[in-house]
Amino acid sequence: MRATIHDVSRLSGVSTATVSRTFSSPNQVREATRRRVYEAANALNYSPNAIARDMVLQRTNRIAYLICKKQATILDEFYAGICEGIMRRANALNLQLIVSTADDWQKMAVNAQSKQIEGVVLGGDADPELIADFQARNVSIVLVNNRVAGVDLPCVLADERDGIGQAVDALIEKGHRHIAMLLGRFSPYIVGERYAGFLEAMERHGFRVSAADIALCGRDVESATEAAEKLLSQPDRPTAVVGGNDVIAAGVMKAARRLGISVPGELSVTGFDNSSICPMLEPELTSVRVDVTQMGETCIDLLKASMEQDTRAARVTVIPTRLITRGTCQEVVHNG
Amino acid sequence: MRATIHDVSRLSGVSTATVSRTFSSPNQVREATRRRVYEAANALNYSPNAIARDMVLQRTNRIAYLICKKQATILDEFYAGICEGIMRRANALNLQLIVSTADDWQKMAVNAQSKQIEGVVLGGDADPELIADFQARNVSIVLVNNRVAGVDLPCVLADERDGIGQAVDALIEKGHRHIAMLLGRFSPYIVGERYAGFLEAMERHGFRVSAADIALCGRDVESATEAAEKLLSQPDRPTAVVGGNDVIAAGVMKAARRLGISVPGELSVTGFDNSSICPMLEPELTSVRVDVTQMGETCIDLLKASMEQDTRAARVTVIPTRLITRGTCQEVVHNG
DNA sequence: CTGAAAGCGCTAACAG
DNA sequence: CTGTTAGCGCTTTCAG
Repeated sequence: MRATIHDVSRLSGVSTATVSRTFSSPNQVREATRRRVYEAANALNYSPNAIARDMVLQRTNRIAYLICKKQATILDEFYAGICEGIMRRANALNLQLIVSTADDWQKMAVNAQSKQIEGVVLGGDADPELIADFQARNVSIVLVNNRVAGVDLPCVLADERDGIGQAVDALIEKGHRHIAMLLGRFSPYIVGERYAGFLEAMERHGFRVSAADIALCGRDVESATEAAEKLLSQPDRPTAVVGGNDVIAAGVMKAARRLGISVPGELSVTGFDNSSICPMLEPELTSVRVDVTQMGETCIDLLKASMEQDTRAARVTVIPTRLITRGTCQEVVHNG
Repeated sequence: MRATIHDVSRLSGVSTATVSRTFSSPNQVREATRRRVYEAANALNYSPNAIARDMVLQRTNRIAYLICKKQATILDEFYAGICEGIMRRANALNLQLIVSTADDWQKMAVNAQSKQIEGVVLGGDADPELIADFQARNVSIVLVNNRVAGVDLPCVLADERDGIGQAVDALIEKGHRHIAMLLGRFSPYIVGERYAGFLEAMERHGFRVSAADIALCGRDVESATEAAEKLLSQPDRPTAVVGGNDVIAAGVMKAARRLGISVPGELSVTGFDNSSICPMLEPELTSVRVDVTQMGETCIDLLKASMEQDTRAARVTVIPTRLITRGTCQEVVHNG
């Protein structure tokens, strides 16, 4: 058995209260005593039982990161990046982090209550019922990469619209006039934002977008490639395609290559996420950078604030995005 | 405040003992009583406090996944995949999972003891001192993607050697005789295995490997591209390159393109991990598939067994690998 | 089948 | 500065 406070008390000849103080507020105990206690503790390989402490203190500093996605791969590069930011900040703030998928969300909230979880970060497309459940059980919530209509919750978002806007701006500046967009079937929130960002930017520049230049596909390269082939086989084909994310953009590049359309010579392409694949493609993919680590860290800051009822905390934090220009974008070549 | 067992006891008119039984061993209480208890519990929004339970039961079912890597990106695709497997299985077995990086491993073990963590999965290049620390504190350990000399611990490994062997076999079967290998600076264990796998396979086929055909580079594409350019600029250049992983292989492909060497026409390339980038490259990258999810799940199974002192459990589990053939490998073209 | 009582390991008044 | 005492919320003998 592990040594307890009583063992240390006995061996060091002080009361359990003093042992307790030695570990939680050392300055309240005389140096000599403290030393004796530490010695005994070392000899017994003792370290305080955090569970027992949590129980009497009635707070656990325990939080969870739930990823709400239905696909096979939950921890894709994007969510893994957020996870890292969360892990880091949680560690720094001494919060105990539990990471889980939210597929069995039916029991999730009850479970969270049982496990004394004080706050959750909900990543992605969180079910409204799940959210309501948590609220009913008084656990603090922060949403990331999502926004739920009608619910006023702290959330952390990337500036999707502005990111897409930057891509469109850059393309237009390079002389592109006929720009298409290929979107993957991501969460409703993300699709909505990126689409809106595209339309807004085009409108801002006074360009109309024809329905034929907006396409939707699955989230895998194959699906994107297929859709892109159609898009690029139109009689009047676009000179640039804004990809819904980097995977989609890679699909566009594959389609172009198959159709003998050179990138960036005849077609410019942009992606979104600035994921690790960008520099692996040839030419390298221009993409919108999202600081996922910062997003994760912000989640924890907001959560902590919310757990401490700190109402000054910003409700919605938008993390800026930035276009990273690489080889796939070029001045448009006007034929004729 | 959250409702406690006492509140339920009071409202339902039964003792706390009965309430407790109703939740932990329902069959020991008469149906009518049970019903009354459930009703009261519902009315009070009560659910048992797992912490209190753990405390009296003296076991927490709490485990941790520690990723031991020094780089910026801890949760790369490989470790994220393992993480998913771990999450899934842990969920299924009702183990509470804490995920963390092991950068501050000095306090890690003591922390684990405090937090009553009963087992850890150590991912990657775990520090021997960290391992010793955990052992001293009696926490079960499973190693994944690593093997530590002189320590007899359960571990889960991918069949690295055989994977590389399959790649080499396939290349040789396609007529390649001059095959080079470009390795990234991964953990010592991984580099060792993949290198050995390459040498063994070449030897098996009776080919000698010259020092000039083995190169080591960083773990990023840029570094790989640079190294590959050198490798491919040799007067007598190889007809195939085995990449240490997919990122390295992508670098080889970039280098080839820059040097005007066509893939797979003049150069075949293989990767390792079968990561999501494989189908995004053009041509698509042939790679060695590792079932990371299964690796993660196996970790948890071994850990559970170890926690229950089940000595029949296999100590070392090797997960098979398989070559996934895609566009980057082709029959060698003999000039002359 | 149910209840009373003891205690898991720790902390927090309250006295000294 | 240190000790005594009374719990935190739950489970589990041991009696009924």
